[in-house]
Amino acid sequence: MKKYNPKQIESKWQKYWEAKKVYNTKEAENNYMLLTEFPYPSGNLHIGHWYAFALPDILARYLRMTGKNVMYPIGFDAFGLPAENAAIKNNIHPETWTKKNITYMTKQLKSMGATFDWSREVQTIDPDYYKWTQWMFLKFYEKGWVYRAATKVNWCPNDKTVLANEQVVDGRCDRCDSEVIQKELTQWMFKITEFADDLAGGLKDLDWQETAKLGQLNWIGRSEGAKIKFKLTDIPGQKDGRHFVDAFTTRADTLFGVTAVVISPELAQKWIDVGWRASEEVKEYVKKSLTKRELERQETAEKTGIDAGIFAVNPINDEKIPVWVADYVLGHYGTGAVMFVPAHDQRDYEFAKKYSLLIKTVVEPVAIEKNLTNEAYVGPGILANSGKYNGVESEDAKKKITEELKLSGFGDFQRTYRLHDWVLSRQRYWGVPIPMVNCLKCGYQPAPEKDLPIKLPSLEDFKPADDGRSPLAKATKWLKVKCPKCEGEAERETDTMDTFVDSSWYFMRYTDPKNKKEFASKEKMAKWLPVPMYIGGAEHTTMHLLYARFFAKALQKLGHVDFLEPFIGRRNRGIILGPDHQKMSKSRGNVVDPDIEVKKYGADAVRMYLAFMGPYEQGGPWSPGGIIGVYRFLSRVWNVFNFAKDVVLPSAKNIVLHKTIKKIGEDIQNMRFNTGVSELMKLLNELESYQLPVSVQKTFLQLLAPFAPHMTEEVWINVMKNKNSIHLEKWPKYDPKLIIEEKVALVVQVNGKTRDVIKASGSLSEEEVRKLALASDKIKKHLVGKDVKKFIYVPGRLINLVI
RNA sequence: GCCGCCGUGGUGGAAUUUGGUAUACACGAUCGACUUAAAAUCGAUUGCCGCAAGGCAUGUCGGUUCAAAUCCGACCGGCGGCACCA
Repeated sequence: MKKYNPKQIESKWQKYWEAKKVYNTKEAENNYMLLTEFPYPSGNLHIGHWYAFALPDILARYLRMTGKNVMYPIGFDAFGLPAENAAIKNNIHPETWTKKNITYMTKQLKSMGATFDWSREVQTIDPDYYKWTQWMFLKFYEKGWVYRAATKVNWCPNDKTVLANEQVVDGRCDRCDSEVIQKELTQWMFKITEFADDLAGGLKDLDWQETAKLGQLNWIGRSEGAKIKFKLTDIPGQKDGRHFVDAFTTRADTLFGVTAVVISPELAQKWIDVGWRASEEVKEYVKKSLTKRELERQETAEKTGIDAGIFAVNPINDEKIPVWVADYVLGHYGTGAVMFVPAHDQRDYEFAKKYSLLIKTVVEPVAIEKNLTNEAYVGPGILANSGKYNGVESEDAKKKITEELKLSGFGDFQRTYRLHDWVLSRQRYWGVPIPMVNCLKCGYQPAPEKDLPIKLPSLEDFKPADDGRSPLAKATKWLKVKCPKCEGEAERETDTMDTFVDSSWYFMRYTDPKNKKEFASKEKMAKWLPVPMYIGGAEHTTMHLLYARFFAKALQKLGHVDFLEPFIGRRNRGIILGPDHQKMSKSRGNVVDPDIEVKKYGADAVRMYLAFMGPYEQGGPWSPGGIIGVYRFLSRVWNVFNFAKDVVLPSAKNIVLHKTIKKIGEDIQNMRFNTGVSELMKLLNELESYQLPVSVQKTFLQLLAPFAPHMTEEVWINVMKNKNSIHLEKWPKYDPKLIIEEKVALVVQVNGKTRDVIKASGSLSEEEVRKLALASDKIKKHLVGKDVKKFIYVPGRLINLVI
């Protein structure tokens, strides 16, 4: 008998499955797309990739055995910044670098023995793919869901380039170390906020972890309040310009406590731009605040501001109040202006203390719990100093005051969102070109659909252009194009798309990856979508999942898809930490290389250990010694199943077997792979010393097959001499009758402490059980000289005697 | 600061869904078998105190309950997300 040697069997079966196309999917009756987030081709597979792909593969294999037609797709999210960095560093073209990585990682992925359907592989850098990314952009543009607006970007004055947040280290450029400044740039935006309500409302019925739903809700950040109009007085030099300012508040009930209006530097700048003749000090302050980086503005706890020198009128009581400009008011949230209520808002309170502004209490707490010194009272209460609203409860007052303002035209109910529109432009080379044309006469025009895909030109030099424009500005030949409207001279847009755009619809392409006429046919999508289960990282809870949901909703409104939600089920997996319980990183030297582990123990052991180490949704530390346990288990199985015996299993063991079949199935479905593995180990411990009938050996192998696909296949075909792959077998059925035991173990407690365990039939009456319990010597000992005051009987579980 | 999650042996973890035998399964450790020896393998022991009977243990303190790792409250510690959102 040969020793278990994974090296000798694993690649053999991988080739066999590929040759037989075992995992290539066609549409059938019980279609099930098990989706995982497609990888970025970084160049090397790490243990996290195994966790991300090899574990869901256990579920994929299980579902297939239970009769589902499972598609387990794979692809590459292949545009992005690292390719450009590698290109600049190693003088290699981003495309060459990326494609090389894809080839290598494909090889590595195949070493997992997963059931990927490579025939449906999708790559976002494929022009046949990004043609449709561009097409969707154009469709959204037609609908008015794409627009241009000025936003702030991180700008390196030395490299003359836009930096991503992760390229800014301590306020400095990570390449040249010069100080990063904030620069306004006009960028392409997706109007995702128009879908904010749908995105928030649609979460309700989804089978997602509550934390993920909550994460999205917080990110969308819907907030119900009121918009209140303040008339402005004394604006020198302005006749018909800005006479009003709107402020968003969730506390309309505190309107009588307003002692100022505070506007953001951004709003002040807008006023200056339309002719507000502010004092030099104010202009100076606005200028200074705006050049401060947003981060810096938030990090300094100290609020600063300046009296704008003008006045506003409180619409509820016509009080004249000052207007201030302050940097703690955000330009991009609400209306960029707030009504200043220092008595009932902590930030306003701190500001009032610093600049000696009036504090006016208008809400009294119902019960004073603590002494409020140096802080605002932000809770609900009863209104005071509020004219006719005195005595009204604050929640009620919000409504009544807003309604009064609505009548006079000075306010209305308003909803605001934290969610910003999605800035999709990137000033980068390695991305999907935005299909727009800039004509001097006609302005921006959409590229004609027949020109798609607008292919990314092959550049020699993909550093940003000298004027700071995107690298594509250097592709002079590519750049020149006729205006689709006036036929005059025009230029292509040089920005490329955020890679999150590419990944917002890739799962749809899996259903119809070769389609030349559409991004995917409606019929094929209907067969597979929406995705019943999507497994991925928690880091994608807000951005990727929200963007993909936005795409689905937008495409649905355009009539191209039939579902409102793309992902019915969603589970976030945990993170594999290094043996030192820290995040794996090269600098810590705690990185686990899966290739090395596979060489030592085989792919089956690596898969199974990852499954065994802890709950999938939790992740945890990789312990180098732990995998040996799984390897030993596989070796034991190998030895037990190398010769077949023709005997009968004792019925007690048969009951254990059937219970285990049930439990493992449930564990896999719930992604409790860790307890599933331990059940298999228990079962082996239970059966190992017995002579096993062939049927039991088969069942055991079938239960193990999703976890250890290679080894089970080897035994199945070469030892047990079966003709077809074990992975085409049906999942074993358990006999429900066998699982219900005649006699149950009944725990007998005295005062809640377990004193004995008696075997009894589950159908006994309370009186009969009582007799049994009191007859036990172990129990009698504890009852000497005491009365049983209470007798608790939980049928099938326990008896508790209270004395 | 706000929101969320978590805290169980020397270690990873099980039992939390449904309050009902806490520590399954595995690693490690100790002892033993086999071996010239080692590795591998196999067997035994392994929460703490105790010879035992028994007692004590799920971050800490309190509560609900016949019964709490599980539910509730406060605190301590760790992790993740957001970060002046009016």
